[in-house]
Amino acid sequence: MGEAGERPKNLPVQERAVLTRDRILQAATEVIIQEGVSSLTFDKVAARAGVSKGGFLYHFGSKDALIVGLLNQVMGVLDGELNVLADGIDVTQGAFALAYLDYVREPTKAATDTAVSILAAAAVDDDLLDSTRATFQRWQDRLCQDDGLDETEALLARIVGDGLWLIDLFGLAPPTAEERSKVIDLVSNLISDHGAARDLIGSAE
Amino acid sequence: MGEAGERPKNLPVQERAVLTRDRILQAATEVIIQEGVSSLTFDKVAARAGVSKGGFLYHFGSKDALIVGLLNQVMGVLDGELNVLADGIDVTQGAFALAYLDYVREPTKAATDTAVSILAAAAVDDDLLDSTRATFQRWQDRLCQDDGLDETEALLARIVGDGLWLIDLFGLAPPTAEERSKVIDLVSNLISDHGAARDLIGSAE
DNA sequence: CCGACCTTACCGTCCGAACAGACGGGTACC
DNA sequence: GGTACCCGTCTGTTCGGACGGTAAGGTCGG
Repeated sequence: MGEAGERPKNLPVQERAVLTRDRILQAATEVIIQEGVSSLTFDKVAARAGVSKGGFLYHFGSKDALIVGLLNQVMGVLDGELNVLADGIDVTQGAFALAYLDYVREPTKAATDTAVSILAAAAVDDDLLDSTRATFQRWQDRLCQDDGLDETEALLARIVGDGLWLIDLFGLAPPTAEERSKVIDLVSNLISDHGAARDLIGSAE
Repeated sequence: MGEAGERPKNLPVQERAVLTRDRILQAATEVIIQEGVSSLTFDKVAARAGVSKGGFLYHFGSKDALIVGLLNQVMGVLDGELNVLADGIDVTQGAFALAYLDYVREPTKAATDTAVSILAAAAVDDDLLDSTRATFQRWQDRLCQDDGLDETEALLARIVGDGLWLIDLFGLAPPTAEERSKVIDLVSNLISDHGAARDLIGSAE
């Protein structure tokens, strides 16, 4: 288990700093995943990151700061990956919704990291999730407004997408890769061809 | 804050016991909801339940025991309410799925209590969720097997249902009552006449 | 007088946080 | 080029307090 032991000594000051910071963040997510939220302590994270407790506290002065750093990092990654995925989908509308669904086709590292970070934040202090909530609201806005999708279908896409990684987070009878793909296809088709979907709910156009 | 203060003195022994136990459980959920998971301590719960710390520990010998008791209570209630709701729906098949969706049309106390209990369990020790996971698996089995529903549609119903209360739990841009009702109607209709849903074009009835 | 139920008092541990420096590269000045 | 100094980075230690859990005793119905 010497994976996090050696620390580079001879590096420019700034680079060493940013590396240490990232190592701490990764160590924190590893601790949560492997040992649970209740084991997310300064000592555990510092030890796993190969840094002293004081060194840890230099980068994150409090537990709240650690959670915030975790959320910023992981939400940024997720937002970026969603964007490139949406750019790669060539449809007239609903690209972001399709990307949102496609992203959870199977559990990815970014999705898992995000999930456990949100869990940790909720466990430590609910208010830490405020900026995360704002990001989800932006995603929701983009799903229906920016993407020109029917409001209900846009919401359905997000509920299914979020539902899947949340089910994974708690392990509440998570579906197999095959099953989730079928569900995602079902919803994706519903969105792509939404003239038919409008008839199904019987709402006026 | 005298809401939990007075405690009945002159009652049969067993009744007093079960009352205290229930008061403790309710106090625990209240603490989680109002002060967060990190505030779920012996002292806080005992104080809110109007019982001494020792008295609390008589009923729940450890924090794990408290979480387990919380989960059992709340999952039992939820399971019962789902059953009566499903019995009240008169369709040839998919009654449980429709009930599962109808249940999250707006956030209920039972759903909220369950959510926060699961959150607390995940925060304290992941293994405590094992029996809860089994219950969710039973629900999933009933959704497709016992209910004679298409597997994919059954899974969709559960993902949407679970997705909604999980979104509520973390407050991740939760939809309004109107919006969620529309989504639930959309999925419900999809399920009700799934012959039409399969080719997405046929209009209902 | 017994057992269920509850109380007060207490203990050891762990954890978040503060702190006083050490190290070492960059920079300025001679 | 040497030397002195500064500051970003990091170390090891210490501390106060909260928290989970124990112990021992008391009350009351049966």
